[in-house]
Amino acid sequence: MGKFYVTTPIYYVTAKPHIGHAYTTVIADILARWHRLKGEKVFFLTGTDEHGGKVEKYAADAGKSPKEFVDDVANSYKFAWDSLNISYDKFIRTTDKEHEVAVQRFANLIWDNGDIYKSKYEGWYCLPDETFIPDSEITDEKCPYCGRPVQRLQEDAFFFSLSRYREPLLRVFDENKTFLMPKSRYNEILNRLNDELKDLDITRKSVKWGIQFPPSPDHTIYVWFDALLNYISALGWPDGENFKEFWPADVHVVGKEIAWFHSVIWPAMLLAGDISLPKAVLSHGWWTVDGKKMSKSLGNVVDPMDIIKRYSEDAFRYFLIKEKPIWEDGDFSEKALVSRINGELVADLGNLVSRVLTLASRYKGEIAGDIDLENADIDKISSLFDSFDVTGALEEVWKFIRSVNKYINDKEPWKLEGAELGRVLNNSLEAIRVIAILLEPFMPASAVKIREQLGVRETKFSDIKLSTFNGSVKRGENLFKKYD
RNA sequence: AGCGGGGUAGAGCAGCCAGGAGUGCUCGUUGGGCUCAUAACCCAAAGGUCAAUGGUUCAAAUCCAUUCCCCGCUACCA
Repeated sequence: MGKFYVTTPIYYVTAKPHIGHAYTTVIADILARWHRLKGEKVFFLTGTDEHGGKVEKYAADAGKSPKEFVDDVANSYKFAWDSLNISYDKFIRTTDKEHEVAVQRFANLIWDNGDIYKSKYEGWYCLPDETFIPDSEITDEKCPYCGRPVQRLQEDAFFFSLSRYREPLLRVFDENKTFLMPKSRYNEILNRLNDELKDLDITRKSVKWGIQFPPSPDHTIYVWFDALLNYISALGWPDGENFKEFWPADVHVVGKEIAWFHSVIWPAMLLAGDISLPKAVLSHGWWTVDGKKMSKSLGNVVDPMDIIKRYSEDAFRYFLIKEKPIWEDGDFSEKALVSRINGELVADLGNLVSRVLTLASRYKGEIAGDIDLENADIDKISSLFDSFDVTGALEEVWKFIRSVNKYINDKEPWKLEGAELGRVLNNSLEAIRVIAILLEPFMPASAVKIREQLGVRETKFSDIKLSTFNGSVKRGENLFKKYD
């Protein structure tokens, strides 16, 4: 029996959950559920990234202590993931004691290995806010938070010798062509890797809300260095049972903007600590909203909770996966969401279940007979999942749903009776049973509803085969509601 | 500026790497079938100078060159 370890990034607590977080998490959830369906041992990790100067600042603005602030935000993520039916096995927070201990242990380890050295960090500093601001956020030498002028300052800092790992990383990219997906992103990162690699400052003297850097306790550890280690600290590195069983990760699901951290910095850290590398980094595209980039200033940030409330968690999950290939960018709009609900969830799937269950509930004879409906292409779906193409896999499931609708039209069961009707119903009901299993990773709540109406319980991989129906049909409410 | 992605029927895409009649998918439009079903499902049709120009070739959406337009990334936004 295989194992499967899948992660999302841990989300930075300065933002509430939005469509982007939901997207990454849903992709990881679908992969986790698929592998569980196959009978593998699965560990699915998500969580929150809670340290750093920005968090201090946000907490102060909210009139809270950093701890109160991060507790609140972590809860809002947990609530969102529960609402979206996310089947995570562990929710890690970087303020967890186990995590902090592991990070310090790791820092000590590579310090002892000689991969950390002392130097100077130079950056833009906002005096009133007492914080360094990343270059990328500075415009006109003004602080993005308070708008006051920033100045160039230096402080002592410790550096991770990232540059030392350029050659080994190039070898990783060369030996594993799917180390970073999609291919276009792989090429992009490889290109940058061919240039030069600067060492990375991994401590901040000016930030108090962080993990102490053991070799120099007046420094705290840079949030990214801290955050990336969650993938092993959550498993109890170095001695935990989970670490032995699940590491290396099968896939880190990330957004395209942090592909660099996961395919370069993180592997370099692992190499420095003499820890094996993850097998793959899956870097997905972004959502725009109504054709525009999502941003706080535009006020077009999509709140998953709002969408779930007004539609349903499954409609939202379905849309996120079906609307665009995961590698590409795509656009979210309620118009497109409603169109997919009405045109696909209601018309294809919901209606199929509805028409078959009506026919079946009127029929009193035996439901049995030869299978003359072509099975779903499980091999194709499996191989699509193996290459993490969840959109393609869902499309393949949908092809099967359409083929069943066609089968019913061709067979005209409403004109049949007796054994012949029993046979067509057997094919149709079996098909719906199989569809419920195949949809389990994508729309778990709907899969349960379908099984309830069919009166069956199977969810095993080996049950994805048309056979003889042995449930007891109980026609229920429509699966999906139509919207105007 | 550098790097990357894209421009294919009214809309959104696939096809391009390994050239072979514009092939395909979803939605929309039009016509038909069916009446079990959430006015749903099934079938058919109309609709494209494959961004532009030049080149290679018996043959180019596909390969090469140049140009135009859109978008993204560039190191703490999924």
